[in-house]
Amino acid sequence: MDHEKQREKVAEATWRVIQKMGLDQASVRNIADEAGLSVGSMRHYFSTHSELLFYAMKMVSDRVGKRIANIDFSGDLLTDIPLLVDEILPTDEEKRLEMEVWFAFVVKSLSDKDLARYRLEVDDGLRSIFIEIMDGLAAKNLAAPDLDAELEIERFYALIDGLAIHAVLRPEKMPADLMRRTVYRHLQSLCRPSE
Amino acid sequence: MDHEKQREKVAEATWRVIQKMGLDQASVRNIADEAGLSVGSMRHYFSTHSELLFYAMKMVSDRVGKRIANIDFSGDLLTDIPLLVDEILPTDEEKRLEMEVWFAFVVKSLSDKDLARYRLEVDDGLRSIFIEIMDGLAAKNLAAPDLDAELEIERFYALIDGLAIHAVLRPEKMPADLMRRTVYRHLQSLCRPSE
DNA sequence: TTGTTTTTAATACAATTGTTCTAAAAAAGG
DNA sequence: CCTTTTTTAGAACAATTGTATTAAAAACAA
Repeated sequence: MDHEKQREKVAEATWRVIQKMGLDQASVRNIADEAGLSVGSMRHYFSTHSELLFYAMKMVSDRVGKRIANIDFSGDLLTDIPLLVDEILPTDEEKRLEMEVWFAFVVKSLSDKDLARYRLEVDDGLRSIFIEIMDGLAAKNLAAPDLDAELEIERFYALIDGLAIHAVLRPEKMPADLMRRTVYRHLQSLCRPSE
Repeated sequence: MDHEKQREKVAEATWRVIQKMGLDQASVRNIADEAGLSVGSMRHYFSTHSELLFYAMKMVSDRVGKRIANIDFSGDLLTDIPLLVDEILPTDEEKRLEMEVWFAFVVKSLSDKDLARYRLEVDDGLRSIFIEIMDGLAAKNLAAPDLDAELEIERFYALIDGLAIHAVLRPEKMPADLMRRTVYRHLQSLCRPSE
């Protein structure tokens, strides 16, 4: 029996409980029910409740990281950036579940030191992506002149997080297509007029 | 004894508990302790726990709404929009507490029907502000030509929510000054070149 | 088969939850 | 000063929480 696979199944059950009932209802009993296990049995895979929650949180960013690592980049920034952003934004049901769970953990991280430390790590990693994007645009002479790079990094990053939140909170107002068009429009506002 | 004032004091204690310990630790006992009351005594102002939480959530948006209503607008859009946005964004400690509490309730609203209904109301009200902003820019002929109005509404709204979240999650990376400059830069990206 | 380990199940325990109830203290009105 | 109402305090309730314990069941090795 694959120990690690079982841990992932339990963590996925945790995600579903969080989506259906909220993080505060993600008790060991509710998760065990959702996973089809007994409480004592689940204990063999996670020895404490917080260890399970931490694992479930990390699995979110792991999944996103793996998707990004699997992108087949073209080399052209203006096509690659949308590819990249598309794997971060909740552009389908699976990613929306992830994002919803992530937000729950983010809020919990505001009063949980361990979760906060990990959230900072992920945030730094994400921010470095936007730093590289702006660096890339400048290096290839695509960026509009007189851009304040540090400001544009935060503006782009904030826009993406805002779109992600709105897609979770008002999915009917923020379909995948609108997210993509908004990203495209924003890119355009960062780049010098072409030709 | 002012009944309503006492309710606000209890709700403010609720905010502090949420900030210090998280929404899931905002139990009647913890809130009563923070407010300096007994459990039975608090019961005279809020008959149920959820009524108290709902009140504490509504108080956040009420405070924001009151601040906006008190703005002394100049009539010039390009000075008024920053004034307006400044009352929404967490540009000082007081507003950061509000925003932190608000996010906690927003996440809870994902698994609580009553909170979800109210959150939708607030969201619609907020979105209508950005609709008016874009309408105003177009009416005064300030907006750049060829703007997709509906897209720009969502882009601006998403940017503001993204800035707000970042100010809560990484206050040292998103000081008030950077938020204001980012808003200014975004406005510039919406407007036609001046003169 | 027999023996060993892994996995599952179920119960028990103390702590915390929202809520209810009872009564004392304080305030107000006559 | 007495009566009535409002406010406060604290104990008690059943339900739920994370965790520990115990033992049965299953899987596996020899």
